[in-house]
Amino acid sequence: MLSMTASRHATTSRAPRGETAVPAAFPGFSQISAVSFYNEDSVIYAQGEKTGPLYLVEFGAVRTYRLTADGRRQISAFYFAGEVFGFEAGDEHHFYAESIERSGIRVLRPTHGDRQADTVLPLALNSLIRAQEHLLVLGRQNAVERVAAFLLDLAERQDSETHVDLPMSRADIADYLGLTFETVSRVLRKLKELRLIRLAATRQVEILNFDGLNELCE
Amino acid sequence: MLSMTASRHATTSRAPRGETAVPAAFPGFSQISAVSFYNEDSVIYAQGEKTGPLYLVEFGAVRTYRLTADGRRQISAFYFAGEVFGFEAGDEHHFYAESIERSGIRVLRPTHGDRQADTVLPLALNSLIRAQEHLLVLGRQNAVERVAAFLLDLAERQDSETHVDLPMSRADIADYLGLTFETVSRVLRKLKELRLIRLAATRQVEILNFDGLNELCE
DNA sequence: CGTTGACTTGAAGGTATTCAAGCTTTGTGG
DNA sequence: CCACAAAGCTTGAATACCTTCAAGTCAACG
Repeated sequence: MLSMTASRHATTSRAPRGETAVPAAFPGFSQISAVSFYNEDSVIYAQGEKTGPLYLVEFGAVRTYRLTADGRRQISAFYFAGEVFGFEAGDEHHFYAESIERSGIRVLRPTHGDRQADTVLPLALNSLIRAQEHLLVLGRQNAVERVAAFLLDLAERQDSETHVDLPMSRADIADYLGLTFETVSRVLRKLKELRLIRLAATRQVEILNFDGLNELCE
Repeated sequence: MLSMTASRHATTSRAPRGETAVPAAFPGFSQISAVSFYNEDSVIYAQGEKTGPLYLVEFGAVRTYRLTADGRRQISAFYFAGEVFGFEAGDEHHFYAESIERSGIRVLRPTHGDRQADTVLPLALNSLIRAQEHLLVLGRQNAVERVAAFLLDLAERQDSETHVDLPMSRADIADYLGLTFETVSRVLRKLKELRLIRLAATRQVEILNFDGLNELCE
């Protein structure tokens, strides 16, 4: 269930010449780089592995997480197309990174003539902001507020006020929000009963009342 | 109670010549700098203020926190002597920073010939690690585990396996751990009854069984 | 078409919160 | 130096919220 034993199904492919340039500039990291494809629930890197490259999501979705000694999982972040992950302090990963669905990940390897700090610093600061925002959610908000905040966060990142795509399972959402998957399910039902959302499909949320949802987050 | 209205009681003093060198190197930030003194519960910076300098705790203790719209507070971190805070993404602070007790804070202003990223990046990555560790605590640990982890964290930072000094109130601890101050109080009593700690004074914890406390964190 | 995994739903139970009262410590003024 | 006030802390009882356990439904896939 925790995908700890997920085998690596990545197939690396060097992209054809014309498509290799990375959209944005990442000084200190290779601009021309391989894209790896990962199936659902594949390990991208594991806790304890050496750090080094950055990872740019071309398409798909990624979760990063830690485990407690007795196996409880805390997902620290989700990453979607266009977002970068993989920077950490020290030379070993403290987290696991896994694909949630079939994904394409561009591996940005550090180059020698380094300006890496210029690339990593804004990413790190942004992640820090997000992590601290998340601390507020986990520390001070109830289940309904957490789920509402999560949906709004996804809506914003998916650039839509009306429709949210959930590539991850209820269990993933639960492990991100510090809840159980049953509670996530119940809260979604409640939001549905409140006419704030509609579940077009299990993993397709339609936002019926954006402001109402927003008010729930306090 | 939230010290929102705490007035600024800082008295700035330029340190005498021989003592001005900052212990460690902070490239891109002024090495010779003023130390400000803050009384208990004084605002160092507020949410919305412009960012810029870094702050090095010379002595005392600092909390940084955010508030929800309805006034719930989440303390994101405590900072003690030798630790640096104040770096954030963007040009405005997302957090409040306040002294917990009478404190001396060295203000490190950015210099022009900048190598600031070299200084800020390791600090940011370290903070990110700490924040993500904290996410695991808030998301997946119960009250006893949270308090135990907190005591061990402080013990490590205070370089003692037997004695922990708590400069902050029970309410501060609660707002850091996502609990109520009553629960913090009850958990400390429980740890006392388990003979894992002793309360020499309200804010002086003696660790009687370090390993036992460690096991509680899972 | 049957099986598997993901999801939903219900009922019981547990943990932390809320509300309330009392205690301790600290600081201040008489 | 003592008395009092105020704030911080402790403790108890009732309650709320989320979890756990269990059963059942739905959807995807071979």
